Amino acid sequence: MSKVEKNKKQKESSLYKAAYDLFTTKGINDTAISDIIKKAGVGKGTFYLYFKNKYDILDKIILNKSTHVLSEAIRHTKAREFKDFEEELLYFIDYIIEYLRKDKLMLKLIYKNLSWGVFKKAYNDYEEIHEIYLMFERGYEKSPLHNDDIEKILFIILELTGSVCYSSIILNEPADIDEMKPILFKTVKKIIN
Amino acid sequence: MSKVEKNKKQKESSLYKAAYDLFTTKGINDTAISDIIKKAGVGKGTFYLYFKNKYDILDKIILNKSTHVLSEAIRHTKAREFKDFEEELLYFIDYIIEYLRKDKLMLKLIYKNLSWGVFKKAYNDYEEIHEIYLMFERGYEKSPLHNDDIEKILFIILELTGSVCYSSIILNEPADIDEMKPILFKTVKKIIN
Amino acid sequence: MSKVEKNKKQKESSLYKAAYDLFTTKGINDTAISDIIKKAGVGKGTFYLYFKNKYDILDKIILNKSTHVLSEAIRHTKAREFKDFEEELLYFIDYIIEYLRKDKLMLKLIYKNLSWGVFKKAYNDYEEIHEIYLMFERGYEKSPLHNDDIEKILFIILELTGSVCYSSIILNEPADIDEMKPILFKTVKKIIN
Amino acid sequence: MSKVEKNKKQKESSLYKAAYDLFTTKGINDTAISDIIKKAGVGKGTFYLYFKNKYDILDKIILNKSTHVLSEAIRHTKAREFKDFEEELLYFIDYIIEYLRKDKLMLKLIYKNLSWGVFKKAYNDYEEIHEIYLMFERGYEKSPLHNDDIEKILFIILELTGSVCYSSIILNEPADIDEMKPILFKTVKKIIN
DNA sequence: TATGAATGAGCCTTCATTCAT
DNA sequence: GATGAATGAAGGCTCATTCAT
Repeated sequence: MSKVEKNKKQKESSLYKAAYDLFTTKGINDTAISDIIKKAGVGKGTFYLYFKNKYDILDKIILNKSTHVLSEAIRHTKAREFKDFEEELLYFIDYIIEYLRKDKLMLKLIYKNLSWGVFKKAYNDYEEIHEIYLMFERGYEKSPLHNDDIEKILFIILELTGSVCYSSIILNEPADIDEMKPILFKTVKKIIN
Repeated sequence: MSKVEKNKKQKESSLYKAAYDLFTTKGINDTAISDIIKKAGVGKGTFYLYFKNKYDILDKIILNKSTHVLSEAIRHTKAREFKDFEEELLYFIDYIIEYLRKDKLMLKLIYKNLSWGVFKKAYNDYEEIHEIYLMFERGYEKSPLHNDDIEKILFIILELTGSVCYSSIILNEPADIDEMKPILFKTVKKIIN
Repeated sequence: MSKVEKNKKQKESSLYKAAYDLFTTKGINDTAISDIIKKAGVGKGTFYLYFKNKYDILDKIILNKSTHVLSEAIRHTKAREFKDFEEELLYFIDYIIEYLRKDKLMLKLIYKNLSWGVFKKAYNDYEEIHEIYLMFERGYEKSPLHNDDIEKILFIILELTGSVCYSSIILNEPADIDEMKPILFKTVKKIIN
Repeated sequence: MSKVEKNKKQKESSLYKAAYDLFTTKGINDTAISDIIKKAGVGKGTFYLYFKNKYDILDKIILNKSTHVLSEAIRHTKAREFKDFEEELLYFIDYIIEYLRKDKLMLKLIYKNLSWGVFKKAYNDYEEIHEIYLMFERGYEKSPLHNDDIEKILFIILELTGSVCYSSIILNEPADIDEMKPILFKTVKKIIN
């Protein structure tokens, strides 16, 4: 990579970092582009060299971060052995929960802006995400379930996990995450059996 | 009600209506207070006589609308006879789904801004909502489940219903609502059994 | 006084009191008429029955308060015996200083809006103020000074007293009032001798 | 200075000039920022590039103008020879009076907003103002007076000068400045002797 | 007389975007 | 490529004043 290339990458990533920090701490509406460039230490025009507008950089951040959680979760899951699919899935979910609990600000940012569409995009752009599908397919391999239905169940479980995390970790509603976890796990077990 | 009193109610409700229409069609961020008052046909100062700012009226609209869906759903459910709790609950959920499918704009508005906190508030302010709890309590009356856990299951089912509706009705992801319904129903059945 | 008359006086004086409290605590610019009527507990239209606008009530308050300080000072001075004019004048000034020190908020309000014009008006409208002139005339009765010059010296001494009070009591500049008093007294003595 | 730099200075100073003209002719309360930028021929945003708000530019104008009067007065005083301190001080005061008489609008603006605090700031930021102190120190060098007391006397004389100018030049009260001058001079002479 | 709901002019302030350097 | 000064549209909000009751 040439010196110029390196410099460009550096500017871009300092913009990402600054935007992420501001979005999570001040909120999206209250973050102006001028805040971002000030924090990133670059000129105002520079922002527009890399991003179309605030929502452009926001979308990219959300995609990055969401993908990262999921790929970390599947990577750790794959590195272990489990006695069955249920155990494996619960480990996977628990990994996500613990990750989000440790990074509440990120949870707040991605959940309210996350959609299955984003997930689909991640699936196409990042190979690691395929593994999540594969895990489900293996889990259901002896079942007569159609592949499309497997996707729907995956969807339901991820939505449920996300909802519960957001509500319990951020709002403490209807109870904190430690109280919700057993219910969530029991629910997931029922869903896949 | 005096003439003045009637006039006030009229202004307030024309503001509500105008704001709701604009929020659902143009979006929250792109709706200015001046848009609202223009549509409502009142002076700018009048807006601030009734609401603190845009988010004040938004919150009130969301609370109203959400409460309305739920209370309509429970009202219709109570008007019927069912052979068991499962049948009753599925009817209740189906009512919500069909309601939201018919009013996509409202779904879009309330879902992304709805939280269990709003629901709790509705529970305290509107008596109809109590009936939802009562339905669940009756459904679980023979079960050894703790009341707190019943609340959590109710929460999970409502979140799931909301998530599935939003994603399938608005985004058609991962499939349209007609395809998702059977999966959702099967899931709910599993959860309560 | 009829009941109606009494009620009117009461409303007017509650407006005065409310306005004074707000002007002194929040400042003139930051006090709105709606603040005043809220505090006074009267309707908005009522304000306009008694005053033309904010500056109308302000002017009247300043005139009242300034006159009150001066007439109290002269009343107390007249109630005592002094060995000469110098002693009398210093007592008079000291009375004003101590009064203003005890009511900093009032000092702040009247000083920045006081002028010799206000004083002149007070002279015409309130008889007590005449006494201040008389004190000076007596003090200078053996001197060949023209009456007009006496007025100018009175003006100079009052301005000086006001300036020193404002600066030292409110701003602590260039020193606090206890440090400034001896200098002020020495100066006044020099001026009249 | 680069072209950009020069352009910036130009914008800033056109804002200063426009604001000063409006403050002095229309008054502070009746001058809106939009008036200022219209007169200055710059965009609204430009104002906020240079000043925080109306009072920011006002404070800076007052400081500039007050400093200017005083530094002009001391500069002219230093350029002459006097037989003693009294003559020197009266010349200095007279210079200020004549300056203010020629620029009534400025007098109106600065006097009601001037305070010893502003003067202190000017003393720290502008070297010329030190000379005023030095003149007083030289004047009192044979006297046993403490330095702090010298400052207080300087304060008193300046306040008195300001008060008299404002009242007589602007309000013609209690007499016009030509009538007040002899009294003021006599008073100052008494104060320093 | 007293009220207070309604108004809308007009203020301040922000901010995305441009473009000359 | 990088900059940041300049912009002005747009928005939020306040408040003196009116007038029907």
